[in-house]
Amino acid sequence: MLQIHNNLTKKKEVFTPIVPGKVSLYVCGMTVYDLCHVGHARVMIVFDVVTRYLRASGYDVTYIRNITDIDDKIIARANENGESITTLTERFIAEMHQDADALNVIRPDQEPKATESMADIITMIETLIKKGFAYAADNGDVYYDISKFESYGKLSGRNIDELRSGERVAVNEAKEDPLDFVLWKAAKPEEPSWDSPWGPGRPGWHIECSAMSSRCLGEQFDIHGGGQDLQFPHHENEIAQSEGAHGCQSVNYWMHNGFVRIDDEKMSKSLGNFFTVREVLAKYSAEVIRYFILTSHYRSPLNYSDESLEQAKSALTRYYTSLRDVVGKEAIVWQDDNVFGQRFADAMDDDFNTALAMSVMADVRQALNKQKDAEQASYLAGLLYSFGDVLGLFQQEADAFLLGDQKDNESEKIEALIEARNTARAEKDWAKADQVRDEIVAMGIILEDNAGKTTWRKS
RNA sequence: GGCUGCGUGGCAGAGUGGUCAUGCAGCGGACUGCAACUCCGUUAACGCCGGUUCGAUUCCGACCGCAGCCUCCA
Repeated sequence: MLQIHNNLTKKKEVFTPIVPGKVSLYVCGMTVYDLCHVGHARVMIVFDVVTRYLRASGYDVTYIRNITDIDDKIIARANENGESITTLTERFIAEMHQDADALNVIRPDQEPKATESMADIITMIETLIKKGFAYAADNGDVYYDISKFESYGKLSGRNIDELRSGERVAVNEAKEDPLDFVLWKAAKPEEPSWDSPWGPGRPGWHIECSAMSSRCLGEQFDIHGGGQDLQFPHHENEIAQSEGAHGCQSVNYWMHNGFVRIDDEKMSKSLGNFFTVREVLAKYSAEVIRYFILTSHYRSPLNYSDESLEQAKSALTRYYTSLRDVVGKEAIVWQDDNVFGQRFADAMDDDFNTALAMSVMADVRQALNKQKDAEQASYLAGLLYSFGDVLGLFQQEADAFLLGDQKDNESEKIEALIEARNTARAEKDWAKADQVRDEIVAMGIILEDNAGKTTWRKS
């Protein structure tokens, strides 16, 4: 029985979908003005695994991840670069897809864009005004009046008084209350804009998610995800908008993933302490990054370091080493295995505890290494691949992981050297054999002599 | 300042009122010409101080430390 930590109630709850057998999932995606960093990779991978596991559990999942393609930063960056916002956003959408694909993240069912949702956004703002939750200011802005939404603060656990005490925003004259937030921003000269009943302008950040989630999934849906930093104000405001407009609970389960940190500090654009996915991919394979991210529970902070990535790489190498020698790939359904499969399910059912699930995989790997019977070994390997399908691991051929680029570049040379070494070994010329091996090691290759056969992998 | 969360062995990271996490690394051994791989064995931890309890890393309270949110941020 799947349990999810629901941030709305701050408790682990049994997951019950609105429609039996179906799950509607909305995740806040990227603002596309720059390359994705490791923090973005975490969101993509975490909810990729959530989706994979829900599907493996038999649910028909509709997964929506939006793209924010209009906002202040985008406008600023486009101006800096001297290009149109569309040129900028299209470029970074392509870059994002490239990273997501590299990380083996399954594409969401839909990726709605803010700029393609203007009609829905405007309709929703009109509804909010009509229902008294919002007001148009003299300057063409439209604001949400948070005093009208009684349960404002229920997600982030704040009340309006607390927010006032922590207030440090310069008061915007057009707002009736400094805590009110903008739904529609009147366009300044030269800014990209869309026509609206309040004049040309563009949507505030929060309204797009309310409009797109209800269009794609309905007024009420099962799970809403995103990074922890979106909890306030973004998701709080989303609730105020959606529930104000529709008059019903909008989301049943809120899930927020923890941050990626560097030296115990949040990795973020504003702090400038981030690594892009591109940078990390230059050093480590995508699967190593994915493995690293899944070693911790999704709600915990995750400290990024070379040491951790190296550990992930070593662990993954051991898996592929074990899988490499198994002949054939048996199609196993892990749900049918009532020992390891049950433990795996228990772990994943417990709020997607991937760290615990991976310890089950480690036990399977050890059982596989010990297994002398080929049929049993094949079964265990199949089980490992089956778990891997849920976590998005072991999706490549073992050789592709272990040999990497070397396979294409230098394999002939390596094979020749191995043969030379084995000739020397046959003649018991150990000095020569070791000398050849040193040469191979210098190429970044590690040799393994197994059962009369020498195999190699990159170090 | 307000609110939230966290503090586990060398590192990473789960979990539990009393007996095993797991991974990486280390140590001893088997295997190997030597290594590597693999296997066997093994070391070692629960921030600090009180309380509850027969017993607490696990529950409660104080303290210390760290992080996050309160402003754009995944």
